[in-house]
Amino acid sequence: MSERTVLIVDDEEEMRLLVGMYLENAGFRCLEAGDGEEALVLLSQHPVDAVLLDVMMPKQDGFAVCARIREQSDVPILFLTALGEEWDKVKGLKLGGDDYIVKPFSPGELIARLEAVLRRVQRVREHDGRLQFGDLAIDEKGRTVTVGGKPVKLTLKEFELLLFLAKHRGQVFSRDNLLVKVWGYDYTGNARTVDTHVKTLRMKLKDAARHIQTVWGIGYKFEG
Amino acid sequence: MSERTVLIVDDEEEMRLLVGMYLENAGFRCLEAGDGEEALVLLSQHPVDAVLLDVMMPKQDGFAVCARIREQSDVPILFLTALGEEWDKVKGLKLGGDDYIVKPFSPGELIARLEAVLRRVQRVREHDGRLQFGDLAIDEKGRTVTVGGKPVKLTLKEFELLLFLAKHRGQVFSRDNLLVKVWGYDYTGNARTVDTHVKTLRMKLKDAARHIQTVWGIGYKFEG
DNA sequence: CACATTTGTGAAAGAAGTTTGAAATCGCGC
DNA sequence: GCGCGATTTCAAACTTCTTTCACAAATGTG
Repeated sequence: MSERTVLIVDDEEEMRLLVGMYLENAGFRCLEAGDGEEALVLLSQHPVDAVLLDVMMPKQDGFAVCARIREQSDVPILFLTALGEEWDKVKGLKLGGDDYIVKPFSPGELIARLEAVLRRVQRVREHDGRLQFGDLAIDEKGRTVTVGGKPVKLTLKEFELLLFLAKHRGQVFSRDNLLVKVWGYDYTGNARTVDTHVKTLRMKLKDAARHIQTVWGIGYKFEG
Repeated sequence: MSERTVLIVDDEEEMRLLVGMYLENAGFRCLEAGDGEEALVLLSQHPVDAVLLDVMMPKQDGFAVCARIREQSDVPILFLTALGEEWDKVKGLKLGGDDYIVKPFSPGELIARLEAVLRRVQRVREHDGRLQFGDLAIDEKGRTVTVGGKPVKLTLKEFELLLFLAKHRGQVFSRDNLLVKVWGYDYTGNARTVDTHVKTLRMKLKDAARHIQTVWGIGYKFEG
C-alpha cells in the first residue's frame, strides 16, 4: 500500500504534535494546519486521504471548516471532540463528516477509526455494479472489464473468478474455497483448474494483473 | 482470560494500599510505584494492562508521568484526582489519558471505569479480524502484516506462528506446545524448527520484533 | 569460574506449492 | 453431428518455503 496522507487541523500545536506522532508511528504521512484557512490551502496543494478536524477552534469552528472543505472535496473528515465539549453529532455528520472521535483517545483507537473510514471510502468504489481499482474497471451488469479504458475480453469463468475476488478484496481464498464460491458447491473437479484461470486472467489483464496475488500455501487474493 | 495487571502510581502509600486492595478483590494483579521513575521502571519490566496515575504528586505530577509513559507505551492510563484539586481535564486527556476518576471513589466505580477502559482497548485491538499492537497490525483475513503501515512479507508458517502468539498474547508457550498448536497435533519434527521461524520473524518484523519474547527455559510469548 | 543447558544463527538439503504449456474434454451454435 | 472456442486436466519445470544440522552465543548453576 502506498503511503497515505492525513491532514490534522487543530489550533493547539501540542495536540497536532501528539496526533501527528501517533499517525506517523502507524505509517501515515502528516500535514498540519492551525486553522481552516491553512487547511484549505494545504488541501488544494497536496493529495490528502483523510482530514482530522478539531471541533473547537477559535477563528472558525470545525463545522465551518468542514462545510468549506466539502465545497471542494469529498475527502473523508473525522471530527475530534473533547469529552463533555458541546458537540452536535448530528450537525457534524450532516455537514459531511465521516466519523468523530472523542478525546481522550488512545493511539490504537485513533488509527482503528481512521482505517475504518478509509476502508469505507474504499468500498464506495463499488457503485452501481461497477468496481474501479485504478486502471482496472469491472462492470458486473455489463459483464465487461477494461484496463486503462481498453476492453479486455474475458471468458465466463475468468470473469466470474475476477469478480468474486474483486468483490472480496483483501481476503485470501483457498482454491477449494474458490471452486465452491465460483464454480458451485457441487463442483467436484480438480483444484488446479483455478490456477489455470488465474494464469489466463493474468495474461489478459497485463499490468492490472498485479491485483491478483498468490498467497503461498493458501491460495489467491485480490488487492485493490 | 489470563490475569490482568494494573500499575498504581501514587506518592501516598496508604492510597496505594487501598486501591490495591480494591483491585485485588476484583481479580487484578497490582504493581505499585511511589513516583514516576519507579513507574517507568516497572512498566519496562512487566507487562501492564493499565495504569492508575495520581495527578498530584510531589516530584513529577501525573501529567508529566503520563507524557513520559506515552513516549514508550500505549497502555491505558486513568488519572486519579481529588475532589476540588486543581485539575486540567483537557490537558490530561490530551496527553493521552483514557479516563479520570475523582477521589473519593467507591470500589465499584473504580473497577467499573477500569473495566470500561480495558474493554475499549480490547475492542480497538481486535477489530474486524484485525489485531493491532501499536505499530504492528495483523490482518487474519488478508493474511497480511504491517509494521508502521509498511507491509511485511511473511511465509505461511511465520504468519501462523505470529498470529497464534498474538491471539494469545501474554501467555508463554513451549516449543512443543507451539508445534502442536501451529503445526498440528500430528507433527513429528524437531522442536528447534520453532526457533528458526522465530528468528526469521524477528528479522522481518524489525522494531516490532520486541513483541516476540523469549522466556528462558520455557519457550516464547507475545507481549502486546 | 567451569560446566551444563538453552537459545540464536547461517547454510544447505529436502519438501511443498505454483506456474506453465500442451493436450484432452466439454458444450454451444450452426 | 461438427466445428470451435472455452474449460479442465495433467505433469514437468520452477519457485519458494520448511526443516535440519552444526556450531556459536548466551544463560543459569554449583
